[in-house]
Amino acid sequence: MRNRIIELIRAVAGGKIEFSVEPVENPAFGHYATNVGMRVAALRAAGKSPSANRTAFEVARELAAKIKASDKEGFFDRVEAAPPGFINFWLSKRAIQESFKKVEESRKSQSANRGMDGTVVIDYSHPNIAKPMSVAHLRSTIIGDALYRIFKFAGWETISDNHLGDWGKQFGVLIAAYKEQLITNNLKLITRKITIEDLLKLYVDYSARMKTDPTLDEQARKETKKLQDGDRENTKIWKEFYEVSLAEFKKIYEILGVTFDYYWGESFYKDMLRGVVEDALKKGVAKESEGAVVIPLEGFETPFVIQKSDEAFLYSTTDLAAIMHRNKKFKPNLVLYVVDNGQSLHFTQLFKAGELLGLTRGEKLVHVKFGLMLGEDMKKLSTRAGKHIVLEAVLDEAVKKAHEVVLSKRPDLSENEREKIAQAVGIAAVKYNDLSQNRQSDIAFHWDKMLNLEGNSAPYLMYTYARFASILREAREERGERKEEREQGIEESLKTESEITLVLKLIQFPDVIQRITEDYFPHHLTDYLFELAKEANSFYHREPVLKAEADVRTARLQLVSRTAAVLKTGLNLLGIEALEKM
RNA sequence: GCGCCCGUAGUUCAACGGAUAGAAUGCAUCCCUCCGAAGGAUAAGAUCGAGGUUCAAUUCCUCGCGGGCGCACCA
Repeated sequence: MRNRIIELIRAVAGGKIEFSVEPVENPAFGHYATNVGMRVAALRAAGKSPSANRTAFEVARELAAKIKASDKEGFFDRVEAAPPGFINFWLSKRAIQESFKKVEESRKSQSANRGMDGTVVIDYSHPNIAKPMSVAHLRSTIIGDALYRIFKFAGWETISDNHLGDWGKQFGVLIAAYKEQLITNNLKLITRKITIEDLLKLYVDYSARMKTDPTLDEQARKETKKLQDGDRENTKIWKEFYEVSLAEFKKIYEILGVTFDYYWGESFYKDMLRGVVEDALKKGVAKESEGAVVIPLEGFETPFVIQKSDEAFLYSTTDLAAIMHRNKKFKPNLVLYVVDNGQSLHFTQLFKAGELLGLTRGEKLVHVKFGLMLGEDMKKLSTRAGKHIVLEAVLDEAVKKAHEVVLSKRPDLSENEREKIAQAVGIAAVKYNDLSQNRQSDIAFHWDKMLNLEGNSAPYLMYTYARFASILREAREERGERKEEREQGIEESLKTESEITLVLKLIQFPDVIQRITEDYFPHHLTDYLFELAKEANSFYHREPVLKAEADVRTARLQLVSRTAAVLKTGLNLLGIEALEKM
């Protein structure tokens, strides 16, 4: 709908003006409003007229009249100027009906034209091998997954890549620690299969001692280098650690319902690293400095190091290789790195270095940064400091709490059903809690908030859906849903205030999706769905559906059906399952 | 010292330069003889400070104050 209005305004106001078109809350100002009058006036005044205020209103009146005159299809009931220079639009019933139909149709045509808008590679989750996934990894995983689903839904060719941290110095640390254990004869470790908890313990203990004992650090560096040089023993150890960790991660991804097209971790690029450095030197972009190879960058105090003085490589080298490789393989228009804000310097430098080296063909590289997950004390949850909240424990706790609630609310269901519901609700609550916040702010980890099942939460949306699904189910059972009923208009359900606000909210759905593909903020969708659910519940309490008179009943059933469909689609885009019963 | 992010009801969060700053959760009051009360309805409660740009500033700029996170050979 919004796009349609933008087109109409462009047609009468000229193509170059920047203006906004937004749905409005206050019914006194119509359904949609634009500030184009003020923008045009400001442009015309351009420095001279001090009384642009008055002109803006006149401009708006002039444009409003033109738009109304050009509206041959009867899209608007009213188009009116309002001071200081807004134009307000009242949609006609016909326009509302048409947009209402399009909410579903646009989805179908979008998937038919996959790739028309472009190709996007999304890099997210990237946990570090050998550490259990912590709540800190949750944000990248969930935000990335939501973006992946949303871009795909919007019609983009979409590729997800899990850039696992599986190749750096942490492996040097682990291998050194492991070998040390073998020497000191810790039989436990060699007689049974190593677990991810063992790895975490090895890593934490060794790192702690490394701080005070430089010889241990030296040892870790050596092992890193040996691994990168293809040392047989180290590669074998690496492989074992890698597999143990990956299996563990996949378990969590399964619980979360997250999938990846590729698991191209850092190790995937190991054979390209030397080439990257040589190429950078050859192009004169990189140079030697203090024994290391660096790319000096204008405006930065510190250069971008791509090879250490002991000739080992770093994640910067890997990231450059990844830019190159993704470019060749996918020819993307857009690459999103869903990584926490602490890395912002790294990515600014990385993108600059990539540009200097000519590794891209003009695709947009974006650091989709997000705030850190902090402890309740607002301090960083650092693995080394032992403040590691294991993600799996949080998920378990959430499911447990959801189970208590289901048990008290639905004693009529079987235990099997209740468990399934608790699983879905618990996971959904955790995801929603994260996705519903502006990703750029830091968020503090609060158990009670993480496990919130009321108010602005996933269960609220799921409940609303389940309730509407239940109406539809009963409608089918009572009289049988006839196809011709669905084809009828919804005019009969555009009579009361709560019906109209609900429909108007419904038709905003495509605009919300579009916006996220432009600014990469998934919380627009949670906001929208929450508002939609509120309108839906309000409607539910005010207007009977099944008990309404025949015509009204049919129309309202369509409204219910479409609302349920949008809620379900929206929840799915957030990676949340919409249950039919809960 | 430099860089990135943040500062909005008691608390946790919205507001793409627009009209009366929205929610959720505490708290208070009402609603299950009516399609599911994980719900609905009502009430109280907020923009860190000082300048500036603009017809219009929570939003943009400058300077303070406060919080978080980073600043070549960890990732």
